[in-house]
Amino acid sequence: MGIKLANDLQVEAWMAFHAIRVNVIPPLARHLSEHCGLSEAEYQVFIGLRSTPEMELKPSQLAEELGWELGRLSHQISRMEAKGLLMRKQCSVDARSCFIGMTKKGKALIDKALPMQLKEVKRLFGDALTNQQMKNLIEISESIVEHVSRTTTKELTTK
Amino acid sequence: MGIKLANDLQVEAWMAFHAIRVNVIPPLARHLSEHCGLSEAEYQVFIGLRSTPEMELKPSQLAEELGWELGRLSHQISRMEAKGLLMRKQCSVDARSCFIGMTKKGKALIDKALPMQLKEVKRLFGDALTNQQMKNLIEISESIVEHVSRTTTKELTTK
DNA sequence: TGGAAGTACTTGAAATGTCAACTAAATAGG
DNA sequence: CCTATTTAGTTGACATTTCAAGTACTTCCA
Repeated sequence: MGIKLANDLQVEAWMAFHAIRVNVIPPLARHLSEHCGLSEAEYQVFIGLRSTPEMELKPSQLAEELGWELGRLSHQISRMEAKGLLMRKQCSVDARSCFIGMTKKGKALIDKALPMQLKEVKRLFGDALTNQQMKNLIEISESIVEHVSRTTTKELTTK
Repeated sequence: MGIKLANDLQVEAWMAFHAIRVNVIPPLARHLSEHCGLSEAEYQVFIGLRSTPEMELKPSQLAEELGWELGRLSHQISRMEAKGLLMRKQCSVDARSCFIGMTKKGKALIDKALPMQLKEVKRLFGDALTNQQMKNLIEISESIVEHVSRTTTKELTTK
């Protein structure tokens, strides 16, 4: 009863990961909204769009990039479109789809917010770690992403 | 424009952390709800309560433990109370507060769900990592948690 | 001891997220 | 081709989360 979940390195590692989340994500989100007037969701959408050279993506691509469901993204896009941050452009190749692009206003906002947020990420997260630790974390992440995609692909193939 | 956020180890490490989140959290949440009938939030509340020997906490303690705001927790408790998973007990020392405890039903549910979820955590997350990587991650987490709490405390003291 | 200030939690309304239809377009197979 | 199925995205109803008051108790201190 209580206290220790398990005395197991795998579970301890998971709890360690969880502890980072709990300590870092909420203050970062607070910083973002207080200093940049952006919600976490809005910020992520912008970052997702920036990850491509044209700064435009189809909803399905963007959803994949963010790990979101399409429905959620669609609502989010509509809200951001209503605020004048994003726009939907028609796609000539596939009329069911569209491209999401930033408006001038949206671009200006993320261009201001990004460096501020990166500074805060460094202050809160990066400055805590040695170069070696950061390299370790990157390696860990690669292992996990690879493992998950392999596992998931196998499942889909197997069924 | 686009593609690379920065060529900076600190930012790369942050993106690595983010990539773990995006790859692991959604499938784990899906597993939880499909196999145990619990939402992520409900599960976290139970885990939080289990972290103490008495399996009871005041809302403020639980909120702190989970990194949640009190308002959110209060709503969540009410919903879980309505489902018969939790109960509020009055606190004789401080009448503004209360203790959150699990009902028999709630306890049974988390006792069943926890090992299932841990198995999935291992499958998806733990199995991806070597022992050394897990130790590294634990060390990284400790550094960050310590750094954040130091930073945050300083802010509060300074103002 | 009594009221001013602070604390612990709850509440209601608005914003956001989830889920299951639904629409419209693309593709596949006879 | 033409209809049946699949795919891409949107929508609306409902659930959850956030945020700003609101309530009730405690603590402080004159």
